[in-house]
Amino acid sequence: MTAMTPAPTRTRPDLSYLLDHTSHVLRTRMAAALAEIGLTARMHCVLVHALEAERTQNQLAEIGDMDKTTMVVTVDALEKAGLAERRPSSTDRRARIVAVTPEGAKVAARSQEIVDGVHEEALASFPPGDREVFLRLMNHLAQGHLSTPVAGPAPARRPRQRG
Amino acid sequence: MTAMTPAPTRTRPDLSYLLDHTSHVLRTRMAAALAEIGLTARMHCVLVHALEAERTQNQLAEIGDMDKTTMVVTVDALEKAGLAERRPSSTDRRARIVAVTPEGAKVAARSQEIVDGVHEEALASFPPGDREVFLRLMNHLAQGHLSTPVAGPAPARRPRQRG
DNA sequence: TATTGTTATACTCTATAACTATA
DNA sequence: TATAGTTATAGAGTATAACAATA
Repeated sequence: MTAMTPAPTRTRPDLSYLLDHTSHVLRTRMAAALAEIGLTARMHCVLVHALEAERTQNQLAEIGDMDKTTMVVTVDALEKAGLAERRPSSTDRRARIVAVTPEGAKVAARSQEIVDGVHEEALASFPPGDREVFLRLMNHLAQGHLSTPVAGPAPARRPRQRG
Repeated sequence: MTAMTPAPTRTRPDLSYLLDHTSHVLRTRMAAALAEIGLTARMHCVLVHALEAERTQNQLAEIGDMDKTTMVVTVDALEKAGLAERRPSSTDRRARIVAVTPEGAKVAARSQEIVDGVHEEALASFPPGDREVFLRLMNHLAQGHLSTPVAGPAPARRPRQRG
């Protein structure tokens, strides 16, 4: 499922395995923790950024690096849960502002605690100084050579079947 | 597509973003680099471990943490490319040994160079001492609290439609 | 003409279920 | 009965295409 080898026999350190494995495990922990209050990671992400400022679906999609169609279903879920509402933008009648409800704001505060807690727990085993060092080095990597993905080839798709 | 926030406004360090983003970017680079010699990461993984010892599909699936059905298509791809062959096991007539061809061995050597090179490149920007520190801390994380995924709920599926 | 949000749907990936042949 | 490998296919996730309203 994760695809890169656990590599007991590898000679070089296997960065792919280290990053894939840790990010995968953290993701499962995060999903499980957020599921307890009925959220997905995406819902949390949208909720938090919609709370910071008046933002359209488009803007939130860009921030969270999602497709606009993914944003539609995410906002649908937030609306159905009563955590956010679509409001027409006052400046652009095509656009919809994602407005967080009072209940949504409460849930966002709680979900942020959960997210921080899961991160906390993951880093807890580091001895005092190592934690800061680790985060500093991870940031260096994320902002350096591993900042921008290389684009895969566009998949090429048949035109839609009418129905 | 990656789902966790880039978070310029977040107060706590966002470990989810750091791990998701870096692993995602590294994966795209690895896929692009291996694609140049016609391999996927999975094909490389199977090739390398099949070369180390006589191994069945089942054993290789466990090592690479893949489903056995995923292994079938991976070995199909290796066979079609002339890099490996299925040979009956001498001890268990149900099992198939994945035997790497001479061409497959050459490709495996090359793909291992590619993998190491991509890792090398990613770590290259670290100043001398930091690289070892980083790998040590990543290993600590991967073997510690982020070693085992929590199981999501089983999806529950309809019986197969006969056809 | 271009863009926002929407619906419908195609595609990829992965894993379950069912099957065959062995054990 | 249980297991290795296979086939068929269900389902999740995601992105493209087409469309309606508006810019």
